[in-house]
Amino acid sequence: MAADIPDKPTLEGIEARWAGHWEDDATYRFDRSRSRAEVYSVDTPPPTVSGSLHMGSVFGYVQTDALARFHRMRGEEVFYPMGWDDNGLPTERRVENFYGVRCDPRLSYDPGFEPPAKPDARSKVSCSRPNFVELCLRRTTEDEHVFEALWRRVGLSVDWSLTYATIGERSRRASQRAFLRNLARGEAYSAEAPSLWDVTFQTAVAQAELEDRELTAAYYRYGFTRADDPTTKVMIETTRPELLAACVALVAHPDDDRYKALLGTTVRSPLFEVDVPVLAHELAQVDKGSGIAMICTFGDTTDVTWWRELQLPTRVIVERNGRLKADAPDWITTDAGRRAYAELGGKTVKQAQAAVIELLDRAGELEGDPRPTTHAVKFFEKGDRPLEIVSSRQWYIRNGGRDLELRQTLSGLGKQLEWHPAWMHQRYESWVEGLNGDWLISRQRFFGVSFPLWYPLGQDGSLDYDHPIVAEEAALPVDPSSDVPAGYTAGQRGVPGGFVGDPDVMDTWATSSLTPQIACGWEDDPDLFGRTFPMDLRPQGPEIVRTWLFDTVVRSHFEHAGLPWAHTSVNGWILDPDRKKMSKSKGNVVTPMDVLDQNGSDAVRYWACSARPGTDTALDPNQFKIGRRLAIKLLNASRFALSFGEPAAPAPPRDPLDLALCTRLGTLVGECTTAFEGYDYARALERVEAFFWAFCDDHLELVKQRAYGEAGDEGAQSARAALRLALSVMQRLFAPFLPFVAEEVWSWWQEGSVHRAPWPTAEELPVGVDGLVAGVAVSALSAVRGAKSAAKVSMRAPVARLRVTDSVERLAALRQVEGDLRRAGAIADIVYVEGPKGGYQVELDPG
RNA sequence: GGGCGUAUAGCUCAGCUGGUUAGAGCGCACGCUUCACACGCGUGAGGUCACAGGUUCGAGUCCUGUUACGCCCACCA
Repeated sequence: MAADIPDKPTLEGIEARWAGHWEDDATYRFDRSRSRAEVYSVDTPPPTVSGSLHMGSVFGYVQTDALARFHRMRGEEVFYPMGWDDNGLPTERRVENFYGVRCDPRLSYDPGFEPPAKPDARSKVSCSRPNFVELCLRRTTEDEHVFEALWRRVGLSVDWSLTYATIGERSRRASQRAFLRNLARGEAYSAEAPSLWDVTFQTAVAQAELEDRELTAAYYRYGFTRADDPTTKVMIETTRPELLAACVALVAHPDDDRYKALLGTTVRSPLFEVDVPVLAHELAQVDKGSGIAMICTFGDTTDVTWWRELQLPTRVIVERNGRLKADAPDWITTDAGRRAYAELGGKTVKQAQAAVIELLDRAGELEGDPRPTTHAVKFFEKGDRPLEIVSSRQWYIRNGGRDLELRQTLSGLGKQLEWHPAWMHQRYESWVEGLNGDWLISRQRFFGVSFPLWYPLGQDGSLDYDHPIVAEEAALPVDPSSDVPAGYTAGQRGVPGGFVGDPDVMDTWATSSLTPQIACGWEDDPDLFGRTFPMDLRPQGPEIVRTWLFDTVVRSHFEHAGLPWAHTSVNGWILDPDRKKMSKSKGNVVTPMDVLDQNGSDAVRYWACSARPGTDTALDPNQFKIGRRLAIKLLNASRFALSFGEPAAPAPPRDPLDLALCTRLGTLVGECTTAFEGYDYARALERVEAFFWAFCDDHLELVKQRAYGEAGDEGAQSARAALRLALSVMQRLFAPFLPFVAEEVWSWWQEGSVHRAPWPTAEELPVGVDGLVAGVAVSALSAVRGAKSAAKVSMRAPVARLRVTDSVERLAALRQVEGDLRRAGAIADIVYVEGPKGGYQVELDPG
């Protein structure tokens, strides 16, 4: 037995060794013969493989892994797949920069295309969409290898035979199938409507992808001329004077006495000389600016509301590339107006603003100086130019944004879900409350899941958007740009009377919102689906509650009329040591592999698992050291406790101190189990860690001489049996957190993997012993240590006499452990004195 | 504007349903060749529990308000 235990145990190399064994032994392989009731299934977040690896990636995944390992040891069959989120804009951007290419959908496929040997960010080489998609696939395959290596290194107990990619065939099939069913049931629809538009990426974006950024701006004040009284002007203030040419109305509050008389009249815009009506609307704020607003199509989302509710005309001047239309629009009819517009045509929004100000100023129309302000402007979260609003045809999925009943249903599903921690539910609720439109899922991009649709082309060349030709489910996935719909021939593509494919791709969340269906084999593998869905746990980061979590609930509600999982755990943020959010731009991101190399996987896992669920946590290198120390201590303590040999007979512990240890182990097991059942891995770790250090410092010190045999055979047998029980329990309790070192020490004396060993229970342990003995023994030993420390002598220095003053009960308990105490403290004589309070007098041996 | 979270020793954090002198680790100080571990062990110093009220026999813990930091949401001319 002891021959299997290294003399000098070390952490070096254990990650590679055990990762290899786990792979060879299929330790984490999902057993699909188990029923749904026996399965615990985890909807693992597919990491964005084109994103950079950072410690935040490790943080949440390790916490989830600890939960998964607990459930596995409890006897549940853990379904723990891993996905790769490789479709979408992040990959496109990465591929553009990595290879120095740009997708031009007008080009046709070039089978021999190779990207430039030296990518030049300033002059990217154009390639066709199929070539571009090929490069995306090539890049993501590489990225996925890097991610898998990291996950294996950090010890995630996923079943690596269960992987999927969001651009993979199964994902595309599921996305298209779910969309077609949404369409058939009326849950998806297309519409021509104003939507938020990113001029850099030239795609529509969804509400969930917005973020506000504070920008400095200025209010410009100028007047519209009253038609009934050309000598009087109606002053407005705006931050977007460049949209003056797109003005369709002025709006004031109906109760605003200043403007009541104007309502229903017409005013003429400066420079462009366009007549617009003055109208009333409740949303106009009396105390904002001059109290009367210039409505343009479209300056912001309020303009859209007014435009819709007041049925105003559409006057678009900003094009999809973020520049003003080159030629004067037809609603500007005067020569002066058209001359003014000629100064703006073709300019970017920013340039146009400067030009308009210049024109207004020259014409003497500006009143006063610009009034500086800062205001929040909507940006695409991945973009760096403000969003514009353009009108375009897009696909939407209903999400309650314009339907109170659906919104309430989805809100109710959020309440049914068990949130860990519970207060994270608030994010979901406030998101649902604030929805202001349906979910825009179409993107004018290239690397994503196509819409499985074609549109009939009329004899006049017009597209019939109202009667899309849908793909057959059996044919999925399809690519409408190359596949031909049933009933047509390839030659009919793009010709009158024929068809055209939908050119757009789905928003990446339209696929990610189906990860439970994709991972569980929805429709593709009904047997697996029946054993794994609905899933047990959705772990995720807090920033994507509004996207990934909410969207997944929406899809599951439509497709399965219920929640896709029972629980969700939301992890916190990683903050750098200055308590700032980690971000690449601040240069405070460290590479996870380096951290793992320097500290060891278990040490990094210790750090991650020390963080309370949902709580923001500083990246503190100190925590790695503490974790590493713990792992090393587990090696040494295990080796030591096992070195006394096996008890001769399978006799249970009999010594009072050993039995007290067993009792406290039982309490520990209860605490850890309760904590894990409540998804509080951190509390479980804290408990077993504290117990383990006390075990090493006190119990091991108190019993080691007895375990050597210095107090006779019976005492030795009891000590050895108790040490082994304690070791068995603690090694298993540590296994979810420190899987490598736990497996290492377990392998020295046990059969099989600790990760498939049963989670410990109190029933394994002898019970019914007064816990007082451990406490009195430890406090007496501490007193002796203190005296020796004060005298600056070795802990082995002999003590002539220890005089203990204490209550009758505590003295009685101490008598039961007198032998261990004397040996541990090298105490010759112990004197017991009944007294009011615990007190110790230590007489060191003068010799 | 609405909401959530955090605030406890120099640092990182525990403290669950209110109950005796508020805990841990790191760091610091002083020691210890102790036959598992010097990547170790022992001992110790260090805290008006953010602030102000209130409830209670008793508040770090409950209530009200305030402040700071982080975050979410909002129709932010």
